[in-house]
Amino acid sequence: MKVDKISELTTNRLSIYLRCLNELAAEGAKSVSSDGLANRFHLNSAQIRKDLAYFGEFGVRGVGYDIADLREHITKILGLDKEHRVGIIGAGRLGAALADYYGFQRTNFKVAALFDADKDKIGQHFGEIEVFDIKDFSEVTKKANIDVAVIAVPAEYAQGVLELITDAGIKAIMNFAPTPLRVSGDVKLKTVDLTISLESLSYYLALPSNVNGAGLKPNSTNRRKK
Amino acid sequence: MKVDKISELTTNRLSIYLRCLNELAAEGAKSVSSDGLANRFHLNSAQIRKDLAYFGEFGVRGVGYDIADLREHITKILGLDKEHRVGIIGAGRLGAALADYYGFQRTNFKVAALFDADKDKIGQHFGEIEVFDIKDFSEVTKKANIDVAVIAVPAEYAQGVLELITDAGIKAIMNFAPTPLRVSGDVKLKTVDLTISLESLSYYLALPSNVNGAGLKPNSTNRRKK
DNA sequence: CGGGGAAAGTGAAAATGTTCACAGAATACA
DNA sequence: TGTATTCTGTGAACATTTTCACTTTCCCCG
Repeated sequence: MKVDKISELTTNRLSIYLRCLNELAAEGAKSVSSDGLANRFHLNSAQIRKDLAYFGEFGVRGVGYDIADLREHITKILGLDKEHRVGIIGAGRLGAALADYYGFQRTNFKVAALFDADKDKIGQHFGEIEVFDIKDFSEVTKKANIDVAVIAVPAEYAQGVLELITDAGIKAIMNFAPTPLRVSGDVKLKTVDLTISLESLSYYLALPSNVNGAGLKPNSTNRRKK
Repeated sequence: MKVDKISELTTNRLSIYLRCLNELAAEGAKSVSSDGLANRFHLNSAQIRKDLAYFGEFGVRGVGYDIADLREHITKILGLDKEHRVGIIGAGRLGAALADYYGFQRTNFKVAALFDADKDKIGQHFGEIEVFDIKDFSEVTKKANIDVAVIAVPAEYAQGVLELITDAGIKAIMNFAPTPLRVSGDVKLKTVDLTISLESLSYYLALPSNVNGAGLKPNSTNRRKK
């Protein structure tokens, strides 16, 4: 009901709810209760209701949510009813994999162009998608109506590329370079940092020996710095 | 100091601190204070101190942290001093890009094998890395000492692949399929869901029109379900 | 060798996020 | 039409995370 400042945790969950609803719809279900959703997909029913209630009263008491109806609402809330056009900077393996990534289409994102500085790559095509000179970024962006940029370059170039992107007026950026970038004000930056995820796994694997002792005394170790 | 149950948010930040320290070390700095780190990398100094304090007293009051020393501690805490061996399931574009991903090496992860069900792909090589038949997963895993699995298959196969992985005794899994998977007990699963990130960007781009009204009245819309 | 200053470590407070539990709206059915 | 039932929407309780602000420790320098 209050659309003051919605937490990103909430909007992330909306994505999940949408997927769940798609699955139910595919099975032919017409309506579902928050409890039904929660049990089926291991979610919390109170949280579902609360998340949805931020945006309106989509349910019917005593009955639940109409699936088609709710799908439509969430789609609209997430802005998935309008196509977004994506430019990927970096035509290496990652950029190529992303250009090919089915998740983009599925979510109404259309990869419109790749960009690179490497003369050998410029002009090449990945499927339908052409690789342009990064120097022409601003120009191509305008022509192709690109509104989302993806950074898929090595970490050391990321900050420079970021500035190029914001200078071109792009407001939504996804970053795959494992480096924290700073953006100003009204630009939304999402960093997907595989390194952090990997190191989180590593921490978990290392746990038994870390928990207490075994080569890592918490106290009375290094007093003076060398 | 208390290593009872460390939040994943904390360990994720350790990864970040480590990168920051690497950068400082590369510049030749010898020591740094929590304030220094915080200002340089836009972090919060109290949080840095608290995060580190969970694991020991690594700093010196009045002085700060010795960079080499702290790097070593965090490396050990995250288990990055020991090599991990990775098996990637799915030798499509994503799998290939990951096999090639520099971040793995950088973090002391070694991609040891790819797996696929496609006869055409089995036996192929990506650089050094061979593609094995998914049927031989358990066997190859043991021989190659693989302790981390990466799921890079389409969503509909993910759950099946997951079971294969856990049956083989792997305890740390990274999932790129855009579907929520359930694991039992002592297995650590990290899902990297690009779709959610994309939709979060989309939400941001849609915001101005969502915030109030403009085609989305929060109230008094659909009472009866159709 | 003792006082001043700087920065770590840490309880307590504030902010944020999740879960509970219940009032009330809507349906279904006698 | 009345009553039982169901399930939403939502304050309040609870839990977690972040930030503040203070105490303690240690170094530096005279």
